[in-house]
Amino acid sequence: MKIDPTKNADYSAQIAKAIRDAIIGGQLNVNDRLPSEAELAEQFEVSRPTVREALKRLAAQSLIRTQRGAFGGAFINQISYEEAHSQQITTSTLLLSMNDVSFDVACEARFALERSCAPFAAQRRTADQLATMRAEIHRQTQPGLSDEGWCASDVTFHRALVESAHNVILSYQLAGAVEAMQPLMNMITFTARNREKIISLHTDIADALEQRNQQQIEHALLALSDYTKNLADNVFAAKQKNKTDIDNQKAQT
Amino acid sequence: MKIDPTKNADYSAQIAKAIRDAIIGGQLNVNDRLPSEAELAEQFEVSRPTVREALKRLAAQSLIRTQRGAFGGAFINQISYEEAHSQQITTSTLLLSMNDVSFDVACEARFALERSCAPFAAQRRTADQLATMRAEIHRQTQPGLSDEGWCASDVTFHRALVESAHNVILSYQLAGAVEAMQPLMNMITFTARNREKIISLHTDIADALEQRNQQQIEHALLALSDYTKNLADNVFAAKQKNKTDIDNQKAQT
DNA sequence: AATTTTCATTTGTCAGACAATTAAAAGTCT
DNA sequence: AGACTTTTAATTGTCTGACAAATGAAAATT
Repeated sequence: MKIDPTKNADYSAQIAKAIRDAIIGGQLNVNDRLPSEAELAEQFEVSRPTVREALKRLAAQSLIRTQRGAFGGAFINQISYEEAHSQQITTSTLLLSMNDVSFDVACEARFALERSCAPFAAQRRTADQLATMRAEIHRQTQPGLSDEGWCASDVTFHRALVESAHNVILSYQLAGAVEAMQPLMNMITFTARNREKIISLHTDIADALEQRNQQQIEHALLALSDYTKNLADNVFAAKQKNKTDIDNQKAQT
Repeated sequence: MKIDPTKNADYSAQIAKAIRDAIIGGQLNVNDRLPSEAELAEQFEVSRPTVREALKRLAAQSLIRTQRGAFGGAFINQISYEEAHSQQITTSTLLLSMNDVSFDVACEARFALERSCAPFAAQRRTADQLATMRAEIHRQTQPGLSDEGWCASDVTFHRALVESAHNVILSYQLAGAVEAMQPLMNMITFTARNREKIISLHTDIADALEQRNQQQIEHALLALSDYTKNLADNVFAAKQKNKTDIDNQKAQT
């Protein structure tokens, strides 16, 4: 592993890339120990702070973990689903918030992805997951439930549906998509009437899952997608109108 | 923003988290400039190298970019689809390679996700994307095509299918899943007979897309998924048998 | 044999310094 | 006055050298 002093990138970025490539390429295996910072500094012919900055870059991506003390050092991390997951959610959330993706597009994607696990969920669902979904539906009917509580319950409900497909990769991908959508969903306030309709759709999904009826699951998810889109359109239209009114008032004064 | 000296985490990790939370929470907006490293060091009551390590962590996640010179500094980055994408692929690829996910599970997930864009692809596909897919099919029929060339063409083909759904979020999620699977797919050598069958299935997909027939697209994708799984099972079974034979030989000597 | 102490190694943090870069401000020339 | 050049101040990138804190191994002690 060498770095190119002519490249205009930072040394620390180059070093991080070199080590990252070695990990991805398989030259370094899980739980292998990297040379100490002092040794790396010598190898790459840079100072220790520069090496440290490179290592922090890798640590930020959970590629390595570090341990102090004798026989400590930097070790190649085995990326767990949880870590991969939280990273994906961070990225996706920022992507959505920073690129003004329309709610419709995000919503369409989210429910399309969720529908993709319908056939496996219908086949493989367990009583456990069904019970979780029923419990969340019940929670959603409580009149005192706050908006945050409602949204959290919604996430749990959909997560249980996804989990019932019993495919870790699908779970990882979908949970990321569902959670990345949350900030957008939280912008919607759900009236009692809205909640009633959504609960009815959730019940449809649970019923269909209980009967292992794939098509009915997909159908209910599609209905939920359409209803959510509609709801959001109204919310955003109202906000837009409100904003325009204020602007007009300002213009008059 | 403050850090807690009693926490056992590194200062640099805590500082990175504080800034990251401020970005995600919306206190810091795209293209805002962070205080200079010296100012941050003063604010957080740590030294500049420590601040720098925190900033490198954020840079590794593309949350900030830095610029040298007067009026330079660290700026909040607008995460692009491309960046988010490459990060996701890195994470997913490592996740797959480090957690010995079974090929079946990964394959099932990959094609399930791809099926989820079938309804939109059928509705919205353009002549452009169809032409790309036909062109790739044609390339796949060339007898001199290498295994790498075959796999690359396969990626382009499926990417065109995904793009034809015209939903940026779906594209982002699916392209990540498809590309993360590539290293696993590359472990399979495709015989002439395999290729012939796959080309026929690709043609089915393209035909169905041309006729905007959603169900036929899904059906062909399902067939492709099953065929790929089957192929992989045989390949891995052969490898396993080979390994066992060698082990037996060793045991005899 | 079990426990405690010492010790070498390694990461985490700091202070201070200088180089490289860069855009604004000041100066200079036509 | 306007175009061009030079200066300057701010800021990141890197280096040196140092010390603190943690930690497991080895040595010493009971």
